[in-house]
Amino acid sequence: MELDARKLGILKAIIDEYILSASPVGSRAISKHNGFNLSSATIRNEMADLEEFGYLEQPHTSAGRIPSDKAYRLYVNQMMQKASISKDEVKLIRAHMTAKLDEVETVMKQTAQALSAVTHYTAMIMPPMLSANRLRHIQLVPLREGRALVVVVTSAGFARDAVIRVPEDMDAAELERISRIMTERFRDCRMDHIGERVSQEISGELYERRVFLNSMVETIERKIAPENPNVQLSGATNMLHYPEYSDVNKAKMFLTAVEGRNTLYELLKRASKLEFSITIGDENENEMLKDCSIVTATYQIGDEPLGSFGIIGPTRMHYNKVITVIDYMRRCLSEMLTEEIDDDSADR
Amino acid sequence: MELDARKLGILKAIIDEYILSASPVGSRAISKHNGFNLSSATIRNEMADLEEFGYLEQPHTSAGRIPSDKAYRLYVNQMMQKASISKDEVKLIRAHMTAKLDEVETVMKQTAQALSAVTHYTAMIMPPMLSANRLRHIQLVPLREGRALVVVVTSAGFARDAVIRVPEDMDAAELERISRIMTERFRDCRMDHIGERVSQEISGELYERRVFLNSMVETIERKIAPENPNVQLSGATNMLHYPEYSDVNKAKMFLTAVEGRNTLYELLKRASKLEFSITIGDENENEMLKDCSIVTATYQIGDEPLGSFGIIGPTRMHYNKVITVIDYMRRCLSEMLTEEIDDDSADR
DNA sequence: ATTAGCACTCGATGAATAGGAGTGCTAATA
DNA sequence: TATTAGCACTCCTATTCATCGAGTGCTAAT
Repeated sequence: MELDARKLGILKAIIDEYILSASPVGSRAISKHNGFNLSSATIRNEMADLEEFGYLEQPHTSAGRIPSDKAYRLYVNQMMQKASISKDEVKLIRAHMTAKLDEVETVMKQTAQALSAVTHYTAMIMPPMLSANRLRHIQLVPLREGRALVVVVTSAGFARDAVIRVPEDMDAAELERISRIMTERFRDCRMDHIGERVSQEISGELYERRVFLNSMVETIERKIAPENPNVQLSGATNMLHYPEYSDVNKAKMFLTAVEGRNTLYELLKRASKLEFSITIGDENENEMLKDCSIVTATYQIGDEPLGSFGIIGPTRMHYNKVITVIDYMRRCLSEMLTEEIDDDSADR
Repeated sequence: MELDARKLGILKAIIDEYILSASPVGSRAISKHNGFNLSSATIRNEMADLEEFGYLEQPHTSAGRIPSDKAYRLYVNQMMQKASISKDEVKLIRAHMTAKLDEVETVMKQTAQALSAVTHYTAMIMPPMLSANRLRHIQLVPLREGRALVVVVTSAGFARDAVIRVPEDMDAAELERISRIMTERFRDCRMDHIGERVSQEISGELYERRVFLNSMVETIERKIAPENPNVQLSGATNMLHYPEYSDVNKAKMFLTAVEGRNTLYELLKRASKLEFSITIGDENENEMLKDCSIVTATYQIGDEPLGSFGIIGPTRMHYNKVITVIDYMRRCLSEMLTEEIDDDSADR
């Protein structure tokens, strides 16, 4: 199972070549192109060994070899060299990232666009998950008879709102009073524990309003950590440029998998537990993405991880480039969100 | 240019057949299948005439005929019979439309999904454009040092919010006072005229806060009628099922056109001026959609048109079905939004 | 251990062919 | 005069077959 230096070198050369060309690479190409100073026959022998070890595959007898998922795994773990990010790419990213102060949604969208534009793969991003945030402020704003707007602000500075129904006999003054008491009493409570806390701790003057309070809290929790958060997707059609998807059925399968945003949400939720993750082909849980690779990272404010994002591409992916770009974007995004919240000097 | 009854009948038969089969229809098929009691030779003569008039086209000499865009236009204007909506379809739609009281975004998404699921084409929907709405209420909620949330409620009952920067020396009481004055003074002003009105009419005690007020109003206008509203798209991949798009390049073109949501926004914005519109093939402004047809409708609350939605499909489309479904959805959606706003008795 | 040489495999490419759906035209028919 | 049967013709589609060449595995020589 151990590969000596030469085998590694050959394998790397094959992978590099295949990533560029997308077609099986033969022994001759390797013996020529790189500085190995070995004949094609020797390369062939090595290739046969590499195939036996499971690093290479042959589409058919008289074709060259293509790397297996196992080979890509080895490649990203040990072999590939770091890529750097070019001036042009930075410029391209900056061009997309002209977010306005007040719109997280826009930041999400633009990040996804930048990412897909730079990598030419498909980008996805999950909006901030606020469950781990803490409550900072609740405000009830009367709208009209029987309706109010509830606004919740979290420790990371995000605001969410929802229209709720209120009892007919509840006037503006009482809404204001409830806002004050709730804010006071549940400040710094984790957002996903408010429901519990409220149903335990309602007492005193709030008791007679318990039905209303429970329904309000239920609404808040639903908005804060919705079941179907609005995962942004960008560049799904980029995949159609790659020969892997010149077959319409392959393309259909990929696009279908990706259109049902739930798939992506599941994927990104799982990914949000790790700072960085690379999933190659077969390693994917999702049957329909077994010939894709996925690279994800999490973004955060301060120390709090908020959500994750990443790209999907063919297993034959420019891993090093993608990793560099994603790492850069992760810093960009975290900075941007942090700035938006905390920084008071910079304008827009 | 005038077509007699028989020619019309034959043309209709051809269109109906082509919509089903997607392949050129020959004279024999028409003479057999329908109750014309005419030989294929007669049909052929008529077809030659119809071709001369521009209603039919021939892919090549020895193929059958396919309808031209002009023919489809005639078809939808005069010839097709109304379709009805089946129990199953209603059930399917209902299954998607389980919206929660507080989430317009969700209603949008689900409408799009229902529409694409029922028609098997691509559905799109534009969220409410509130420019024509009138202001009902402005509320500034203090968040923390130097930041506040501005909440705007419109006549149709929609709430929008944004985080804004406020002068350091502005306290909660003043925010409250400004809210009250603004609401009082600009109530019932059209949302897209507020900027103007404010910059003209700031006077008295508000004058010293004019910089702040202008920036606030600017933010409001941006959120109320954003340049890139979040057009929901659903079922783009449905198109890949149709033989029209078995060519990867065609598919790529369609998906690219549709992925840049601006295209769709333009399209829907234009459509929102009409209660109902059908655009066939060549009639499309957009070069990339010249072999698609688009059916749109507007939804509203009471009399105010809020936005529009529709489907995109191949020109060979089940027009009657689509029209029926869209009309049904239009009523559904308008009811749903109206209910969400006005109705107080129904639960969730 | 490496390499030159060679027979072999197998997909890709393209020409040749047959098949068939559909047409337009003509002449016969009601 | 309108309709139709009949027939030659067109042109797409599918299939077959041969050729080509990239690439392999194996063997024997270095």
